[in-house]
Amino acid sequence: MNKFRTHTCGELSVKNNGSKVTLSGWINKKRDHGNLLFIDLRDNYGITQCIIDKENKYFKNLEKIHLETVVKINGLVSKRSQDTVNKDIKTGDIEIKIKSYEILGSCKELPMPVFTDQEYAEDIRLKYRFLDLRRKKIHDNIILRSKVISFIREEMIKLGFLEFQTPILTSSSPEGARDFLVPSRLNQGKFYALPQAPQQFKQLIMVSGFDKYFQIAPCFRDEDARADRSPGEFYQLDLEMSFVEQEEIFEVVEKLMKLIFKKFSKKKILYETFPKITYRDALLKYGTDKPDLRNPLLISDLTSVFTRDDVKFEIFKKLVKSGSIVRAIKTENTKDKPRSFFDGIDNWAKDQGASGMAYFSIEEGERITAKGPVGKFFSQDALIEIMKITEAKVGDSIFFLCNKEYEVLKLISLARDKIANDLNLINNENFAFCWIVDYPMFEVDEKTKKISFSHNPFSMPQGEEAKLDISKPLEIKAYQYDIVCNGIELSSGAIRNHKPDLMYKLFSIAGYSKNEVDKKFKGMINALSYGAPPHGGIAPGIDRIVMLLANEKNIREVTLFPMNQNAQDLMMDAPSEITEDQLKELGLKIKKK
RNA sequence: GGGGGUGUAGCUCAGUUGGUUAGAGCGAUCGCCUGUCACGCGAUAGGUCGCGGGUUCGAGUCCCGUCACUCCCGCCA
Repeated sequence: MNKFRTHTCGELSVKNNGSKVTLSGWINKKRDHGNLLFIDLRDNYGITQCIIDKENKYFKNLEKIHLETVVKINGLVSKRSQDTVNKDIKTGDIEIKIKSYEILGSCKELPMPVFTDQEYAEDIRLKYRFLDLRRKKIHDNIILRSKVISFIREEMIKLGFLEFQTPILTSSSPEGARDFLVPSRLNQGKFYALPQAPQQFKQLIMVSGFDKYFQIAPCFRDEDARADRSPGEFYQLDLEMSFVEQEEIFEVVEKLMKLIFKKFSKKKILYETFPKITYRDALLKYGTDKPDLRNPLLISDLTSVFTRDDVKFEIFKKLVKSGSIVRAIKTENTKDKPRSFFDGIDNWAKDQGASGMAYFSIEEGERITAKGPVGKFFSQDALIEIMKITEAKVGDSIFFLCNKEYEVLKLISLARDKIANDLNLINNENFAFCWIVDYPMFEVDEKTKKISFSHNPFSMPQGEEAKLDISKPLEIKAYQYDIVCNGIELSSGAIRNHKPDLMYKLFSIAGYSKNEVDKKFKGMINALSYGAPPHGGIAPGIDRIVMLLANEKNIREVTLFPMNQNAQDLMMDAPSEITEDQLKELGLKIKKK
């Protein structure tokens, strides 16, 4: 028999009435009635009420015991009387009459309460993460994460995938995010990089003939954090398949996502077949390539309207003449919304750094008119044209923005979310997945005006290789795709380019010579030259999947030991300084500021 | 790198127009209480009001700077 416990704190019931038991756990709560003391004992599995009175010689000592002390309690299971049953806990029908106890782990005065729903400052939570993790909500989130990962493993194996580990110490890659670097002792002056993703390795696994690979892969990127983006490290379900076309990857992932989300959430999946939206359409209709499809609002292009002579909105007309565009959001049946609704959105846009958001509502008296500060600038014919483009009816309102395309897209996608939230149009009880497809191979860099890869340079361009028109690079689409759920980008993937000659051609468009490509992607190009199978894959973000399932907005709520926004681990005190000897051994010198 | 928010007791927070000795709940300590489950009651301790400077007869409160945390932009193929 185990010397610490005969049962856990979550399993005793009236069936055990009268039996002698031993429980071990944390003191969750005490209720001291002077001559009678209740102790709620907690472990991973639940809470059991224990009781002792002054007749027992241990009473005085137990009265003094600190919350969160770890104790072993010996006692008798006792059925509670009808009026003292607690329906809120699994073991609420019984309690333990304490015979004796033993302290297994003492506890100092707590820096923060454990048993409370109160929110508290994140730096304290992170510093005392082991206490924070005892709290029910985050404890449950972490358990959920574990179960989701186990489930993914099982399903992937069922689907015939093999799980492999790839190196954590690898080489720095020139494209993409900033690398975390590790100095090499045996090769002084040289550095390893932690993988931003096992991208090249998984392709090499395909070249090695393993056919289907997956891994719950740690990925490291030295970029600034966001609420949904850990600084440093995160996890992907990395997968790759040989001899596949895009559709087969969609099939696998769609099936897997539906299984996961149905198993671990009660929320409804809005589209059983995930809609496929082209990158181009997504930018037009939603202003972003990660649209929240729970949001019914659509964006329209009204640029052409502002070239009409019967539109007198001169500020916008002038901007349009110099290359700006106008995009609009239609809201249905909102003409009678109070002025504060419209002003709220206008002011919000100003807070976002725009010059504001123009709007009017469409009314019909003897003729069609536009009500609102800028309504007078539009003729009836112009309004009818706007109604045609936006599919608006009388009673609807139009919000619009004018700026350079890049700026308009950034703001109007946010405005779409903002307006939908204000109108309470987003049902949080739904999951809306979609695929974004047909990403362009290249884009023009905003700053340098040079042509560069828009996503993954290893993606396969669409169409036949022979017909590829490299004189119009911006028109080349790639077999590149993203999966998005509720406006959150879960992953991106691609059919890879496994042909070295084609790769040289594409890299030359982005300004890389054959020599440079050979140098930077030596291992990859070399491998692809020895019989590479056509292959492709994707890598859904595990952390974000769990966030959606746990209904959390912050990735730290589903991460065991996260770092803070400045990429510091307050509990382990990382990063930390190292000794002179360590530096010397690595051939490094710290430059003092 | 830039912008917003926050910073008062161990924790969560209040603090009026700048005005006496900076308060409450939880936690801690001490006492009372035999059916609670956020037990109840009484008392005590606990404060560099993030830090530095300024304005003022007087600053938690106003101004300037700075630091920390957080959210966002940039960044994240």
